[in-house]
Amino acid sequence: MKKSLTIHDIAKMAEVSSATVSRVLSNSSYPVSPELRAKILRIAKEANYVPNMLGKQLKTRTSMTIGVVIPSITNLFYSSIILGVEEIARKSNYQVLLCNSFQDPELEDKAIHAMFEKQVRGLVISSISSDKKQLKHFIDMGLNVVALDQKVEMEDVTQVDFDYRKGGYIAARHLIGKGHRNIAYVTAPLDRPSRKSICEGYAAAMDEAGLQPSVVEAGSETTYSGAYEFENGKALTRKLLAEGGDRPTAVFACNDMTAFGVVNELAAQGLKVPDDVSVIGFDGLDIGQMITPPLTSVLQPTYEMGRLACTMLLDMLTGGKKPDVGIVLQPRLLERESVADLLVGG
Amino acid sequence: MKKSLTIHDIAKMAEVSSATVSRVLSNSSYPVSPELRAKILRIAKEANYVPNMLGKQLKTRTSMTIGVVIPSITNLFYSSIILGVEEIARKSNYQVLLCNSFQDPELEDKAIHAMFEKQVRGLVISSISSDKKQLKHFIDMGLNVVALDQKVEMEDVTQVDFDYRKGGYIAARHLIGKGHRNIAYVTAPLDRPSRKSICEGYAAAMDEAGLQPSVVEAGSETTYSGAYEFENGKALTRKLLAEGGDRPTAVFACNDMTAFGVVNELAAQGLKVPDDVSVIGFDGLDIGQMITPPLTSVLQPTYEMGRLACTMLLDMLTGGKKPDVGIVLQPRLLERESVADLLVGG
DNA sequence: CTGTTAGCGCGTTCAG
DNA sequence: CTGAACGCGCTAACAG
Repeated sequence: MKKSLTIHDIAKMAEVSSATVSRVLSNSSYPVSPELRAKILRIAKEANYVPNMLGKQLKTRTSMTIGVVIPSITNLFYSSIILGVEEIARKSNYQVLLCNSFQDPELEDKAIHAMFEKQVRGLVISSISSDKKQLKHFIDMGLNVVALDQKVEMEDVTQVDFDYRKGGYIAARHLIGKGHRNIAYVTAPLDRPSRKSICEGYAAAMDEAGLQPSVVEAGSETTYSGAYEFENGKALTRKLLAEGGDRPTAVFACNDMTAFGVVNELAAQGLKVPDDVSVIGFDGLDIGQMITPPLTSVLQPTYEMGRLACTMLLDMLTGGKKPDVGIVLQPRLLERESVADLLVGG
Repeated sequence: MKKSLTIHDIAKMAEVSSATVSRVLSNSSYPVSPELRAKILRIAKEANYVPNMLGKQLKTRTSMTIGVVIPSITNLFYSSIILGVEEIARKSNYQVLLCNSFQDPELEDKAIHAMFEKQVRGLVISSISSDKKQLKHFIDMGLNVVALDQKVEMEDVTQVDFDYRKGGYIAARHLIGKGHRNIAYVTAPLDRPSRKSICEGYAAAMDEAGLQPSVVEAGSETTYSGAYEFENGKALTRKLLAEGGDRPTAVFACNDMTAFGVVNELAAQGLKVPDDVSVIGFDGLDIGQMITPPLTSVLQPTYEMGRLACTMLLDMLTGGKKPDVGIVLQPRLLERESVADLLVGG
């Protein structure tokens, strides 16, 4: 990096002190005569002066950057969240330091550490780490944290939550309302609270209707990509169909990518959706309306979640006020065309 | 932010000078007695010392962060690239500052400016701005830049390029090889070099085979999301089918999301893919194999592009060597099931 | 209104 | 081998 101009350099050019230059160029409210101001502005512009934020940040102890840690950016669910975060951040002149944790607690911890060293003012995180000791320490040191997606059971962590249980309940209710009685739930490993909650909602709705829940769970996962979830959906469907007994009339998948796998495997086995088997997903990704048939799903407002999380974080940073209560976003059924109504013409 | 420990604080605790602490904690090659080293390390650990990188960066003039500027992270094409960039960066202890430009030159310029102020050591960029004055200036100041996806015609900008023309050619050749003669190309506005190149490749293959090219181009775009491209695909297909004359037996779309729209609109009009009309996309997104029928496409190795771009950037940073020649990645046909072979049973 | 001075936290001469 | 002193680029306190 070539040595670039400093305020001292342009102070010399303008024949003033560097303090005055600083006052002008950093829009200080401190009074400076209009003539000097104009002169300094002109010279700085002519010389293509670009301030070095490191100096400023070191002095002012504030960095105008926030960190975002999520499992994987290629997951449409998370990329949409990040888009929301980044947009809100940008509007307040913050920038985003991004890290993919790949569901690896060690990577997550390292990323948070590095971000803290770089003096990020806050963090938006979908944390997968079970050991929150480090995070707790940083929070005690003054780091502001907003958790998303994955619940962080810790005081001083503001939560943007989603009612997964109700989402699971809504999906199952929808299927039951359409006359389905044999409804299977296929899911990635139930090792995360969010997934457990969806499953509980599903089971509650089934119980309530006097139906027998039937859960097919995947073995523990290694990666965390859409392709993995898709394959998972296929594998779980094979398992489900191979089980013998009555074939379910509807399958509820723990997320949309998995649902795509279900639809695909069903088709591979000669079963039509929704004519032979209905499928419902979870997430409500845009891409769901682009497949055939368009996937009925439970909407999680990812973009808004991102925006909301970032807004809350910025509030904490500027106001210093910790929202005393977290927010729980509500699920909404996204009815498209992958669920058959068994009560019509049945 | 609560005031945190500095090297001076732990220097006092260890009853040594801050210089010694610095030497130990920053792994300097400077000799320090083993006893002191151990003592300092122990005390720093006990006190949960976390270095402030701003001080270090200011002093050493190097920041261990790179910037990435792309149109939109919710576009699977770019999120995959970023994943590659971030992974390589992380392995060299760099972090990534991310910005979505939304195809807005002004946002792009502002983001680059802010990143430069924050002393990023380099940039990976898919630039949409036509005015590269600012970028050129920063490069002259020592910023290292690797361009991706969108060609930046500028010396000192290393390019990770892709042979779009050949990709267009390959796709058209594939269709022709399968016996198609009436092949339409539907595309987003041809205002970007990459899109023009694909179209040229298509036209060249058609000419070569003595066929008449038929291009349907969209009006200028406003947003840049997958949903937009999908809708675009639908709209262009409607336009195509409404044109009268012979209906094409195959449609080539400028990217996969657009192809999804084409497939969807075809279905909406009662046309089956590939039985009635064949469709081929461009990008080779994973998601393409999850729809029905799986989309034949031209593969752009996005993840590898990201990895490669970041590797080249890091080489420039460490070695100071500017690769004297850019790289042109080659397209590859991804044959799936959305193209019918007209020569069999035809 | 303007300039001088003193750090922010760190790494790095240069003496000892 | 160790420490005192200086400076990275910038802002803030205090004089003038």
